Amino acid sequence: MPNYAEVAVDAPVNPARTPSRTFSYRIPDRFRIRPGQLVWVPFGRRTLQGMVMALADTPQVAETRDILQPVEPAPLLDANALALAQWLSRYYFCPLFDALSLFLPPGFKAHVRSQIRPAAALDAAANAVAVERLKDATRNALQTLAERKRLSETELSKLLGRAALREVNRLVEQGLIQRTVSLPQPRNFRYASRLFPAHPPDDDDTDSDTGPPAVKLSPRQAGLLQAVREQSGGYSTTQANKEFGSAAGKALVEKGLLGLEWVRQESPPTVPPPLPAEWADYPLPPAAAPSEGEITLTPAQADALGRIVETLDNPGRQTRVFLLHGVTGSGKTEVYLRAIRHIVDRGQQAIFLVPEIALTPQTVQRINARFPGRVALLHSGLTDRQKFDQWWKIRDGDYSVVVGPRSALFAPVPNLGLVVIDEEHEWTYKQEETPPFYHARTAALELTRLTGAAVILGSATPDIETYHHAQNGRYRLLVLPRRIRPSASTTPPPQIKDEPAAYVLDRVDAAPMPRLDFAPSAIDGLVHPPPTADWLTVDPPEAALDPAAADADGLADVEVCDMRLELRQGNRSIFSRALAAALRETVAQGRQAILFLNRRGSAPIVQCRDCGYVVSCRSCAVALTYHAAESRLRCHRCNRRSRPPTRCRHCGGSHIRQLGIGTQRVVEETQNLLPGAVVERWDADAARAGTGPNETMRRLASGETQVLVGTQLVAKGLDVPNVTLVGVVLADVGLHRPDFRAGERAFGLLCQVAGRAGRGAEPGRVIIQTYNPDHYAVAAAARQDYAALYATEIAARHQQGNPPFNRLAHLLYRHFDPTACQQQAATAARMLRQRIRAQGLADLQVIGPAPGLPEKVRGHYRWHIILRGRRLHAFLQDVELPLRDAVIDIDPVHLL
DNA sequence: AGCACGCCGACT
DNA sequence: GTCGGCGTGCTC
Repeated sequence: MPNYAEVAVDAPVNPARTPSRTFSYRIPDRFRIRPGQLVWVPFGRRTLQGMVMALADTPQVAETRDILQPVEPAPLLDANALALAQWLSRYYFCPLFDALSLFLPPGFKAHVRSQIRPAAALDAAANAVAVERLKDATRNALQTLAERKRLSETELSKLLGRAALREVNRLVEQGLIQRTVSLPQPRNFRYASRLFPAHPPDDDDTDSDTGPPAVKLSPRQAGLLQAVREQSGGYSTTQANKEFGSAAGKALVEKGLLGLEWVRQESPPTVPPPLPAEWADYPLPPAAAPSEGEITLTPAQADALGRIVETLDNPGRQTRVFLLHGVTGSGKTEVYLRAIRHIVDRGQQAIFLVPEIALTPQTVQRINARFPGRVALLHSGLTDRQKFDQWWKIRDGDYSVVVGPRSALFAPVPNLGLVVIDEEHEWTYKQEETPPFYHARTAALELTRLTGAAVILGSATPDIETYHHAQNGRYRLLVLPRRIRPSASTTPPPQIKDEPAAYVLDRVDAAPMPRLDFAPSAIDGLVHPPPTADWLTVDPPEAALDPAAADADGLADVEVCDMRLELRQGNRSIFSRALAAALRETVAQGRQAILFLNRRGSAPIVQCRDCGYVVSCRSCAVALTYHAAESRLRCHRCNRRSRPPTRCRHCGGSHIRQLGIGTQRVVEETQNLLPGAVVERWDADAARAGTGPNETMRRLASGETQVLVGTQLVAKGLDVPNVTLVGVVLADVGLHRPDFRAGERAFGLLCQVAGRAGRGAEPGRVIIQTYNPDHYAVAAAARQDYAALYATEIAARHQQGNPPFNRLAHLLYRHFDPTACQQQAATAARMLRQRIRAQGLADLQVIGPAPGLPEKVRGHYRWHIILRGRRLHAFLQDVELPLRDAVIDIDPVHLL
């Protein structure tokens, strides 16, 4: 039996060098420790939690310390979880314990609690001198401590002010205060705590004057003590709290008269987990979910399912990742459900990821209806207790399907068979707030490699990178080309072409790279359309969605409205004549309209209103942003600065303006246009102001609101049959965010917005206003033509050396001092460039440093560097990354 | 995180 | 000469 454990400690070990470092601890004979167990270990002066990653016969170092105690008697994580955490830590350069935390049930992570009490010496006259010499703040703090008898160390530290910890330690050394450290029990609802009479303390304490004085008990304490002594087998703390108050039990435990033990609860109480609050006022009742027998698959669905099932049944099959590409209503969900059924029938479980659970009630209802009582729904509205119960029930195999946001990927399913990622292009799958900055899709791929489970990625507008991998065989492309309608059977969908016979997993990496030209170049000029390199042949997407067929299936009619023309003809309003007329008509007919404003994350960009030209960087192919303070344009990629032009570089016109309209302005103008109409605003500001989405949704669903003006929020999840008009007030803002994914993003958003119109029997109408009607993303969105978008986009990515042809890493420096921030970033960039030169790595670039956008967040200035290259990860693992005051984001989705 | 080691300014 | 500032690095 190995005597040592390799432990991932909950300490910020330098992630740049050794992200998944473990420490060796000896396992005391009295414990049986296995990998996956959470343990308390001594680390330096502190006591921390750690995860046992592996057992070992020999430690890494000669001198080891002992594991103090397991947090739980049995392992919490299985081998797959440990392996995936290790992988995440190495891939995303985050401390191993941070990665492990993703997998832990709520209430387990904890830190030692340190309590401070006045030592007996504090009162002694001998110490009067010592007390006299203390700083005022310290003396006052001790005074408070004397009055309150007990403080947590954090409370005392607050009283002490600066350098509190030093001071506390000094006081402990001087014997003025006493520190007791306790290992907190996990907030473990599976266990009940019980009180027992304590053993009488050993009589080895001869120093009588420091010993506790004769114990005085309050009536409640005395009562409780009596009760506990009279009952054998322990006294439930819940009951004790009820009868004697929680203070009594605590006091008795602290006085050493009672002991506390944790007893496994036989049957965890089952509380039916609530549904997300957002669903309460959802306009539509749950769709009547037809059962499996009532649905006949279309040939396309049957074909897709057949290929998935074949892979599920054939563990040796190399390509276990599918991209299911089909417009809304083409029947993706039914394919997911049948695939899940297949693995559930043989006793496995599925994980079903959705971008935002609050906005996808229909999908969840359908899953729930198909697997009644077997679906665990994870969402942010659950309390810790509920999450905890779900965690254990999932682990016990009580559920067949786990539905939730990206974090649901880490649910402890015992035998994973399938991961479904619905709307895989959504960026909510990337974690951006707290490390690890993982992408659920990337993590799912690794999980698949570990478990052999299959993955289905589904989307109407796949991520360009995903589609590229499907094109070259890394994933298998499955297409559902048409909307399903009752009449669908009369027009059979086109046959899907045979897939290539063989797949090579690493074809992307093995493909020869064209030389990339990064000199200031042809990119100058119009940002749109991205230059198509004619020497690069882009295969037309195989079995692509046919826009004509989609059109015939009753998708909304999309018009693009050229705002340059409106201006030329004297219309200075924010509404084109077409949109104004359509709004009047819609409201007059008693129908509803949504006006969509693409504004979030928008930067102040400068555009010519005569021709639509957006002033962009000569070397970076991104739009410049206007900085009012210095009256200069600035590139947030390369930091180049320039004067705003007075005349358009493209057409010579002089109508060069900063772009952007607020929701407020749109509401006002709508009211002017439609006097008396009920116009409501729904954006992040309004949401914060208190008009919650429930109320907004309810008013829209009831028909009360005639025109809803909103930002990104309205693009998703609103399904109101009476909404027949959707207007995109100005598509340009989103088109020209200084980010190479702006086009893709705008396309997806416009398609989604267009989908909001005509959900009912009436055909919908969509009007997109823009100064750039020829922009490829607008044009493609108007035709709902993913193939066209992809062809243009992938060519641009290739030409500019962006993903999927290169990999990216984003280094963000943050510092309260602007100069220090810039200097750190500059030093880092210099160092990285030097290393790249030294290693002769021609294909790696360091872009920047440049100021972040926004430049300052919560008092911290931001500078960033982008690293780009095909073999980027090998390089990153090699160098010691300069991560002081910085964070690194691997495969970033936002570059600002 | 917390502490130790280490190298430069204002004091007994 | 020393006390102590916080930069840097380590904790099995």
